[in-house]
Amino acid sequence: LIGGETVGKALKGGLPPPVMPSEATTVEIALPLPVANTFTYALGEFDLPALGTRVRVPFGRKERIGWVVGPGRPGEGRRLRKVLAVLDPQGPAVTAEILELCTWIANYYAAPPGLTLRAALPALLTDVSTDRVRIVGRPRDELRPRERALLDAIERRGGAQRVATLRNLLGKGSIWPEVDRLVREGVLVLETEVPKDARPATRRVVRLTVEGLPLGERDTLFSRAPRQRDAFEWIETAGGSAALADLLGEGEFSRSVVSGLEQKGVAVVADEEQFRDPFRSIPVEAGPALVSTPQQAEVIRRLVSALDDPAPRPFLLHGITGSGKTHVYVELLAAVLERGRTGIVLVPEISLTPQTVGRFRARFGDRIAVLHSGLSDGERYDAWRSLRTGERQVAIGARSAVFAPLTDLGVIIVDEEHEGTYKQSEAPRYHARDVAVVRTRAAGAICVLGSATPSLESWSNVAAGKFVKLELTDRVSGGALPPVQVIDLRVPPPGAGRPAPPAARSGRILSPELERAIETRLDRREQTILLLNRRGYSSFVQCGSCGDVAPCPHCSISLTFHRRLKVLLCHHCRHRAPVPDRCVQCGSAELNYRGLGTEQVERVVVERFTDARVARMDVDTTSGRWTHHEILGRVGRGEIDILLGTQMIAKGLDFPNVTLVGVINADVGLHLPDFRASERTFQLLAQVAGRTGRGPKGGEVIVQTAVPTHYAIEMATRHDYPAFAARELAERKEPAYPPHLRLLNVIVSSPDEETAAREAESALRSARSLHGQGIVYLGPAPAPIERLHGRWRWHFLARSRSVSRLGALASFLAFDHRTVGSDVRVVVDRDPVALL
DNA sequence: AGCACGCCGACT
DNA sequence: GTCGGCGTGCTC
Repeated sequence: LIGGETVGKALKGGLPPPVMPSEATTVEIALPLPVANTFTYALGEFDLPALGTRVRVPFGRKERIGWVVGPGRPGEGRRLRKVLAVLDPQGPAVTAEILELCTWIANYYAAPPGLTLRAALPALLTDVSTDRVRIVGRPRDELRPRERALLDAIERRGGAQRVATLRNLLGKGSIWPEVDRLVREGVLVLETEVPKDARPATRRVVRLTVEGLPLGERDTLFSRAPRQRDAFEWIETAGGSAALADLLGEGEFSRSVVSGLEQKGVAVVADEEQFRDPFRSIPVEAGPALVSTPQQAEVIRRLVSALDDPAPRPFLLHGITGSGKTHVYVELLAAVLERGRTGIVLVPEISLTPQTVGRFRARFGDRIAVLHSGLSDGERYDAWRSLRTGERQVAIGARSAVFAPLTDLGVIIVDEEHEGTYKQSEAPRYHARDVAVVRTRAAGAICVLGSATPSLESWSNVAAGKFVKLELTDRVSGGALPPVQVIDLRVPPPGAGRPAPPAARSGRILSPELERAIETRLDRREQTILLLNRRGYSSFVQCGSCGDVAPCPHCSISLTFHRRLKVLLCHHCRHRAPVPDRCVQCGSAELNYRGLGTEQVERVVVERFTDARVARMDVDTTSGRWTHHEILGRVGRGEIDILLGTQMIAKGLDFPNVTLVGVINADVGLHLPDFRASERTFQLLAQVAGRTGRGPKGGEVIVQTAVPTHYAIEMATRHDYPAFAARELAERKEPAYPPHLRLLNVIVSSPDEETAAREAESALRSARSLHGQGIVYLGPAPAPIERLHGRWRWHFLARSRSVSRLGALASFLAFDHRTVGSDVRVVVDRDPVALL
């Protein structure tokens, strides 16, 4: 896709492009637009830059930044516009390795090449120009209404205004005709601000040039300069260097004191690039186990020896919860760094895994760059550049860290490789785990996919001999996995005089068994984790008389009642509606709150255990950047007795004092219309069960469910992943689903219901007639979530064992298929992780 | 994405 | 005869 066949081949062979740089007069540029093609520009005075170099080019009436992907394709002699500037004097922003990787992604996922490249780089490197207008004169002629409105808007806001802002303000399409006319009339001037080239932020830093100055020398050196001595020791305490601003501000030293230190030759003041890293303030915890168990040592040995293999196969590290996978990662990375190579650690959601990140930071300190979604553009750029220059050699982060610009890559570790968050939900819709496999294969690096509950894809890749399995079957603590007690929500509690109706039992939220277990923990000053994978207070509000349920007006799901906010909230589009006092359909005042959410569980728990310190963790309580750390910090310090939350509490937490895990209702999500529903339920239960029994005190798990005989629940309670995998693989044979074959999910959406249905059918018809060979189609049908964000959604599935045939189909649907009708969108999702 | 062009119905 | 809304196709 990028620059045609020749570029791909040239890259693979590491050969120069087929045209000698000096001869080339045109260049092929990928621009960050949702289009399949690249654009040809004249080079003018410039030599052909290296592939991956950023250039500034005119595009339409704007300037944009694009990437050189090859010499220009011979055109038909049409006039080409000229490259305005070649950026990246210190070398291309996109290395040959990353360019090749992006080419693969763009091809495989049928994604626009420019959007793929943009996804691989920090935003600061892809900014476009902005246009501003300012009033400089009075209009002579009569103004049209829209011109009048434009001038009023500028006057009201004062000064220079961005054209894009003004367009949004006025609504209704482009305002360029008006701007152009007013500029010609001399009423406005137009200023185009060129994209700012990302310059590293610098700050003045004072650094001491001597270390451990003896007391006697100190006395003589500073005998008549007590302030200089104070400043010297202030900087010493700060670790040998300090920001000049801090010294003058917090330290309240004057500039002349600093000059005095410079004069004496004990300190230098210099501009230093500034690295701002919010993870710095998070306390670094030393790892609990510094000595490997024999099992860990064997796994580490096998991984390290694979570093010498020129073409190692990817490893699947199947280690039960608490078996010390992180320790293996840390030791492996240490070995990689020792050999002068570099590494990437991918985690599903970095803000949820502060403990894991802490372990890496404790071991690798300044050699590691933490890529976090909370980073500002500047911080992200700083981190990226530190990796590009080799100043830091390890990147840790979510999905996009797979693009970390490291040279001589030794390893990519994908922690919790089964997690769906590795799939990007917008173009390019790549799966970071699969991209990691591709990147390591090309780089001759090793790939380690770790999980206690591997994806069935990886599991079957082991069976097929594509991956190598390594196992950790013992917990580091020496303890066994915690025993799991299943509470059948359909059966009345033991000791009840007569059988209670099922509702009475499920209506209790906490079974007597779970209540007693929590009580015991409170008595023993131990901690409890309660999981309910559904937030809010109750899932929906149902009329007791006509049965009507209040739906979201934009999506086809029911609104969730949030008690604290006193609103009904759509969990997809965040639509808010007031809580009704009577049914909108029949007017009945008898409204029932059905379905259970974390908020309601919190209320019940707080009322039942009045002395307990309870914290709730879900997206409603953790909107702030660092709220996760704050809540988890309190759990770690023993300030919380009961931690209640959604799936975000199931991952990566390691607190030895947690001796009880209660699952309020294991069935949430089990009955979703998605072929991975069972797999996800098993994973969630297995993961949350693993949060306990990590210390000498042991642990216990209580799972409440209405389907205790379902294999996902049964095998999770037995901690038997291989048995689950075998059963689930059999379940997916007929009808066939991944990993037995590959899937393409095609979603056609439109604000109009009939248009969505008609266009889905028409897309499927073209697909069948042009790509019928070796592909089995299913559908079209309304998507499981039929309406989302005010759009009607229809979808169909294409299933095939042929990677190349599905690729051709994906590319056809994404770029060549024409739709008819208003605002129709076609999304092509290759290897989808969810069909909703 | 963002824009222009051209078609069509509605209003002067 | 003119305006504006919307569908379509191009941007190098």
